[in-house]
Formats: sequence, C-alpha cells, structure tokens
Amino acid sequence: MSKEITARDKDYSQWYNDLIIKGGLADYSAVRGCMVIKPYGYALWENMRDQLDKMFKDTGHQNAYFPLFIPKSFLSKEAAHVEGFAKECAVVTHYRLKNDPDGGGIVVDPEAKLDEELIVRPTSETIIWNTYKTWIKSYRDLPLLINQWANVVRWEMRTRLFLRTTEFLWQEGHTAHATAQEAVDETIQMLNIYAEFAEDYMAMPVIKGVKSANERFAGAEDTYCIEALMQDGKALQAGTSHFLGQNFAKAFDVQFADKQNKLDYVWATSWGVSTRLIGALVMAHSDDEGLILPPKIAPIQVVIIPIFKDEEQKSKIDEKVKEFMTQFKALGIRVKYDDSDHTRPGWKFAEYEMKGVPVRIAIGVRDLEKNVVEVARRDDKTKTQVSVDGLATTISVLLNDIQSNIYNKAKLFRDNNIYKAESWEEFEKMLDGKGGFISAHWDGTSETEEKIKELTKATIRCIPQNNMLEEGICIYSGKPSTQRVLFARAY
RNA sequence: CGGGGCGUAGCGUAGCCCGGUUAUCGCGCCACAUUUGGGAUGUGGAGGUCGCAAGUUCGAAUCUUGCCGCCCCGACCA
Repeated sequence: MSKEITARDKDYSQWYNDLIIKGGLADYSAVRGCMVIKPYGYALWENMRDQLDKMFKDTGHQNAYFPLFIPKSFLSKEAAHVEGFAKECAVVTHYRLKNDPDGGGIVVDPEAKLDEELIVRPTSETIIWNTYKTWIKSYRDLPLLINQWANVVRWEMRTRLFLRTTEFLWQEGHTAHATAQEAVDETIQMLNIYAEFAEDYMAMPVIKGVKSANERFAGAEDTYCIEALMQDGKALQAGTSHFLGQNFAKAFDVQFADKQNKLDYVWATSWGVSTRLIGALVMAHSDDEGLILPPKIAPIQVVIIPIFKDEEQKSKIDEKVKEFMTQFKALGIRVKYDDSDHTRPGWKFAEYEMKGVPVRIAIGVRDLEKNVVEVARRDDKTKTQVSVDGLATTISVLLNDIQSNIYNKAKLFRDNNIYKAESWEEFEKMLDGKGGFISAHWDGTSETEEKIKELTKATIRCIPQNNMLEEGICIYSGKPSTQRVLFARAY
C-alpha cells in the first residue's frame, strides 16, 4: 500500500481522503455514504465531545435522549421545517422480513406494513417539541435546557468522509424559554461556546455571524453560525445556533402559564455541532505528511519511541520510560509508549506523523548516557535534545506552545485570505483565484444572493457579528447597501 | 439524477485494443536469519468466484449484451 499522502495542491479531495484513511481516523463502510469511525478517530471525537459536554453543563444544560424514529406526521407540523428536510429522509415502512416464497433469501413481509411510516431523524426538533408539550405547563418549568448526543441520518446525494456522511454523530441542544430575549440570549451564548471550543480547543479560528434568509435553518427565525476557512480557500460552516421564535411551540401547541396566569407560547432555540468538526480540523491544519492535531484534543499527545539493539538496551530504556510515564500521567498528559518490536523506529516516526501526534520523544542508550531525549514537534517538524530532568514539565509547556502555534498559523492563513471586493469583476477574479472570504456590499435581497450563487457558486457565509455599518453599493445589483457581508465558496 | 473514470489477492496494480500453457509486479501477511537514531535486507511460503450474469468461441480477465458497485465533478447539503 502506498504510504505517501497526496499533495494538497495536486488533488485536494484525494489529499483529504488520504489524511483520514492513512491517519487512521475512519474508513468507507459497506453501506453507501456511511463511514466507519475507527478507534483513533472515535477517541478524538470523544475528547471533543467531553469538552463540549462540560461547557454545556457549566451553562446549566442537561443531557437527555429522544427516539431515533419520528412519526411522519410530526415532521409536517412545521411547514418550513418539512420543506427543508423532506428531500433527504430515510423512511421505515415495514417492521418484518420473511423467507422469500420464491426462494433465494429474504424479502420484506408485505403483511408487516406500518400504518404510519417512521422517519429516521434528520434532526430532532419535532419529536422533542412533541415531548416538551407534556413537560411544559408553567413558567416554573422554564427555562428547559436540554441537550442530546445522538446520530442522525440525512440522505444526501453525495457524501464525503466526516464532512457529509449519510449517518453522522452530533449533539443537538433544544431549549425552551419564557421570553424572546431569553431565547435570543441562549442562542448567542451557545454560539459563543462553539466559537470558544473551535478556537481554544480545535485551534481553528472562526467568524461568528448570522445567516441570510436563504441560508437559514428550516423553521428558524434566525440562524447564527461559526464559519471557518479551509486550506483550499473554501469556507466551512462549523456550527449553528438557531433562534426558533415561537414556530415550534405553535406547531406543537406548547404553551405555558406566566405569573399572571396568562397563556403564551414558549420561545425556542436549537443548536448543534457534528462529527463534521473532525473534517474541519483535518482540512484546517494538516500538511502533506499527515494530520496535525491540536494537543488539547489529540487522542495521543506524546508518543515515546525506544531505539535499541538488544534486550539489554531495551530493558534499560523501559526502566527510564516507566519513570517518564508516571510523571506525564501525573500532569494529565496522554502518553503512549510504543515499544512494539515488529516495526522499526523509522516506521513509527512516519506512522505517528500521519496520525498527527503533537510530540514524539525518541530515546536510545546514547541519550540515556547523556541524560537527554530527542523531542520532535509535529507542527513545525523541529527536533531538539531535551534534558530528562523535569521532562514532563518541559513537555507540558511545549504542548501549550504547539496548541497556540497551530492556532496562530491557521489564524494568519485565515486573515490573509479575507479580501475586500469593490466591484463585480474584482469579486469574480478573487473567487477564481485563491478563494477565501470576500467581504463585499450586498443589497440585502434574496434575489441578488441567489443570482450571485448561480453565477459564481459563492454564498453569503454570514453577516459578521458586530459588523461595521458602511455605506456602499451592492457588487451585483449596484443598489445601495448599508454593510458588507462575507461571501465564499463553501463545503 | 446528469458528465467523467474505475472494478484483477487485504491494499495498490500489469495484462484487455490484437482471445491461447500454471494471471504480472509491488506493498502487506506467515516462518527463519541478520537488523533497529527516518518508512530494513535476504531466503522460503501462504493467499485469486479476474464485480455479477448471459452470450460468441475448441478456448474469455481479454470480444458482445445486460446488471451491480465504487470514486471524482455537478445539482442538494451540516
């Protein structure tokens, strides 16, 4: 098997696939459009999930779990919602198989047809709001702050590892509030949590903003999002937080009695991030040697590789490494000692580079004599001799350093790829060049946005938060505009 | 669903146009030996419904027809 990873500038799609498959994160599966997340990839997801979960709980949310199946009639209760999802639903129509009477295997039993078909959830608003109806009676029941970790299914035409798979893992928060303001505050709070997670943990700079009407979630009043920039100049929506207004409360008749015993519909939010974040991580940081994972979420932060000629040398090294391991673990560093004998050091070096392990420590008898080890960083590929005295502390500092270095590098790239377009010609030229975010004036109409998409495949990624108001003219229509918005081609 | 490409061992492939002994090569796998500071070397070995089906033929991986599957590019989308 080829060990080489395709070069980024040669074939970006192949580069991306190579990183995931050769980095050991995931594989294609026997089921069309679905992937197998391998242990290493799942460990990465668990680290991300655990951190997000902590952030949700720190802001008063609780986890719960709702059914995988949604009765078809639920989905149609909110008009915009069904409109948005109808085209990509997997549907359960029968509940039993039987032996084929004509021989040759097994067939669906036509006798076992469901009276009402079940939809495999593409998102859970409907089943959850159907439940909330029974949970919410009074202002005392509010706010209701629930999150669920789940899998969902969206039957997309074309799939792509992590970025768009038929089934994917995610979390979806669904909250209910007594006032519109409180719900909006919640929406913004969760957006901020996503941004904080992306930047502080994934080392991926994001732009916070609000979607235009065209890009809004089906059934939302407002969709807030974080947008990241990938190395090929395309944008990626990394997380969304929706202010749902009273749409779902009205569709599912969820009313509460306030202090004055006046009935009103509750105000809702929903917000989610998915395993797509892993795809974002891969495209944001990796190079042609493999993955580069930020230390804070890397499944293995440090790998130790022994270099020895015989058993005697090996046992000396083992003894020293045992001390390191204790010290590392005391500092909470995720460390792996790879003393397997069936691959040689050079193989292991390449292997852990492909897997994106931030720090590699090589240790041989030569080092033991000098009381040093060789420390190699994945992010900048430098190697240095480091004293074994206080090694764990040195490495701990180094991991923080790597974390911020990865972030700064991604931020520099992102900042260098935000352009201002003043005219249509300029706009098109920028898109066909390096891509990136293009800040341009827009007249605020859906028609213009659609026309631009049709002509260039670029969409409005967001209207940035705290956007400066600025008089100008729309790059497409020439009509007056009050602010710039961010355009990009996107995943 | 439209356009393009591909299906031969676990992976990657040659052979196909122009049909002909036992289907090529590399990686990986197994055994032994020598090795181990950047993807080791040697020797020996195991592993195949040539995507499926039908047809043409003395003979099909190769030709014909149908079907299935996958990848890439579009439309759709987190």
